[in-house]
Amino acid sequence: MDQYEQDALIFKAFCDHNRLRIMEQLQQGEVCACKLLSHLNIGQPTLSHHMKILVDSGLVQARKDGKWVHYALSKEGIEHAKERLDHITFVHGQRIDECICR
Amino acid sequence: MDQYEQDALIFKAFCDHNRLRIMEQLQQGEVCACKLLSHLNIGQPTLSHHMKILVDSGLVQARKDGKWVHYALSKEGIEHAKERLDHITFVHGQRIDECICR
DNA sequence: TAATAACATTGATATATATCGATGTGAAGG
DNA sequence: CCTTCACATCGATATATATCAATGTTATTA
Repeated sequence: MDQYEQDALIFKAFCDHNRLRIMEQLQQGEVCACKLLSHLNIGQPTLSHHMKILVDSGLVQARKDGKWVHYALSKEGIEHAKERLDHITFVHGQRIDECICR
Repeated sequence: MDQYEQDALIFKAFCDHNRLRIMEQLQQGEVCACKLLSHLNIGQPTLSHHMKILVDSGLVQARKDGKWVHYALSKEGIEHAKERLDHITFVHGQRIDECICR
């Protein structure tokens, strides 16, 4: 997997409205899966699917506590996402294009 | 479409490796479609599809010039994407979760 | 104005993903 | 142990998306 596909993985985490709703809940601090679920109109397997994507992207960290799992935003993961966004969108030049087809 | 789905639209622009390669080319300034195409292993209709997604997301602006279309990163679109990322990932609290199932 | 060139649109297809019901797993309690 | 609870995984399905071949559209050129 090259850098482009790794970056795409990170941003895919932000591409689903339910995952954005999950991250909004996590802005308050740690939230367990059952509480996340109670604020969403999805089933428990679907939440589990989304949490796997979020954790795999590095944006969210999981803390297991007996039967429960508590999730929280990852400071490092978020910082990394911002760095990648900066990197991808940084303007190196303002060259006006001369079309190669001309 | 609510705010979550609007944000998802922006980040979907970053979710494909070919679109990331396109944006990398645009970091140098304006590039016309034919030049973008020459650096990618996709067909012309596929490029057109990706450019529509990028323009619709607001991240890229198009300038028509006769037969040609020149694309460039949009300063405003990029700034907006960064603001949305900041908003979505801003940590409001560090509350430790007390599970509602307990 | 007929031909060509650059890009967009359409229709089809294959892959990816969001979702759910059913089931598995691992921990806590009786 | 046996049950129950919280969460994960599996299998199936429906929708979304990336891609291409064919065709349409618009602007330049012969």
